[in-house]
Amino acid sequence: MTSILVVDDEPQIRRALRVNLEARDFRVLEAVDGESALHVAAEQRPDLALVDLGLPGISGLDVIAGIRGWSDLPIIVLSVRGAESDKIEALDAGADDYVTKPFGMGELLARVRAALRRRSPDADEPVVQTAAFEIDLVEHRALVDGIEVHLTPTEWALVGMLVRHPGRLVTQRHLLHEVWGPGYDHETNYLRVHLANVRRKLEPVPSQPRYFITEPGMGYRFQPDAPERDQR
Amino acid sequence: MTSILVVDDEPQIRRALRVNLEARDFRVLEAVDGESALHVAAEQRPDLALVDLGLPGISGLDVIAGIRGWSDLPIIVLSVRGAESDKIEALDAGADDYVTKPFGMGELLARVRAALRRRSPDADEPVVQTAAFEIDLVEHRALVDGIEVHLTPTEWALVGMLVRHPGRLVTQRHLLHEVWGPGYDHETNYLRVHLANVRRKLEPVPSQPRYFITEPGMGYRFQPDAPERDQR
DNA sequence: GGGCGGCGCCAAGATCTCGTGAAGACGACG
DNA sequence: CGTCGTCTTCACGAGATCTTGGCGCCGCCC
Repeated sequence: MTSILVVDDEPQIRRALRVNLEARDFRVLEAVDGESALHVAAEQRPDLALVDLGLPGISGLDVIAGIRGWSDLPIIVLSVRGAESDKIEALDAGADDYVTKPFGMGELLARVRAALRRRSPDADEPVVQTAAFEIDLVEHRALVDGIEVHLTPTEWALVGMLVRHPGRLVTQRHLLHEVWGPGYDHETNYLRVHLANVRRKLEPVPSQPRYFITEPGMGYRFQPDAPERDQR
Repeated sequence: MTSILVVDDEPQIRRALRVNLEARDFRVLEAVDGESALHVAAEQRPDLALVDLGLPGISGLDVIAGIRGWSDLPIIVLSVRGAESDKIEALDAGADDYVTKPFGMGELLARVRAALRRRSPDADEPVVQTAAFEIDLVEHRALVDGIEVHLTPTEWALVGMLVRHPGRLVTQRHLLHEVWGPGYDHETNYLRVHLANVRRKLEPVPSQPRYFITEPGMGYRFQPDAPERDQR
């Protein structure tokens, strides 16, 4: 599901946005200041961000610049300041759109749709490559030794969740929640079965997993084989 | 050089835009009405379009829809009408941004820069050719073995969506959204039926699709001929 | 050492999805 | 008013996918 990060220090604004966005079937993440905004953005990888300029602490402009450092995700600025210089500054900092408060919810949603529509070709982290296989999250392709391998929808969902956070542990609960939805928190069977299928298709030696590591009792982890010390 | 199409019936506006854009080293194309706008756009392939909504003859909305039929180029709407409904309509028709007149030139230029920045990297190739057929998205022509085949509007929309992103999986939801509009997310019936019709017309062996591949549970993919698949 | 919980693996059955044909609905046009 | 092209709707068989239950293994704790 498409997720949207809302960064604003006023609870009413956040609430209004959350209600309207969730009514359109978006998943809403929230942040109250710049610091947590950057953290949540890096952590959750939303598909779009709505950023207020008047934040306490780190300014909205810094948030934009911070996100642009590692992602192309669409950023729409919300601001009470309507001066042209403010708009130019924000847009040139990397924002995709600029809406002055107060704004019409309908218009904002239309701008969100427009921004998301354009997002497709340059989603972040397009291809993940290892010595054994290559996964293209944009085109939805998986190559093993150069030949294409077919993954089922569930397998894609699992692989995507893991591969999007290289090296990091993803808990069982989190996987179940994202792939099967709420209410499946204890169906760890599913994970075992489908992970086995994934491994059978991608791992060089399925019985001795090298890339899709299981952390007993916790969850699973995608272990890339190029030891880059860059841990984000 | 980056070229920008300006569509407006008022000479002063055109002149003002031309002067300012050329000062920033853009090449400026002009059109005074919808018809010539579509013609120039197809002919010259600008990198961005600034479109006035209040045009004589074909409306600005139709210009947007017409361009969107074969190209993803960024479109920024300029309009005296500031009502929210106007904005929503234009954005949902495919525009990327909406600026109400009168506007600050600095802001407009910043929005132009923002729109160009996020332009998709893969250049639009408006005619797609395979060993079996040839599709001209501009002229709305489809040739199979050299003879023309008729595609219905829905089929054009589907083929366009798929063919514009060669090799990439296009989600069912995405297709339904773009072709039938929001609210048809679960009508996968439509896709099955119309895809079958497309295949019957374009595929050499409709029962064994080679170009319009279905990814069960997820969507469809246009698979171009792979003359050589090197490992990049 | 024995019990126990978590994991990998398997395979049958249930379920979902796709392609297909065909019939009805709808609107444009003469 | 009839015709035609197009889109919608429905039902069915075939195949892919997911679920479910069971089995054995291993490590850990009592």
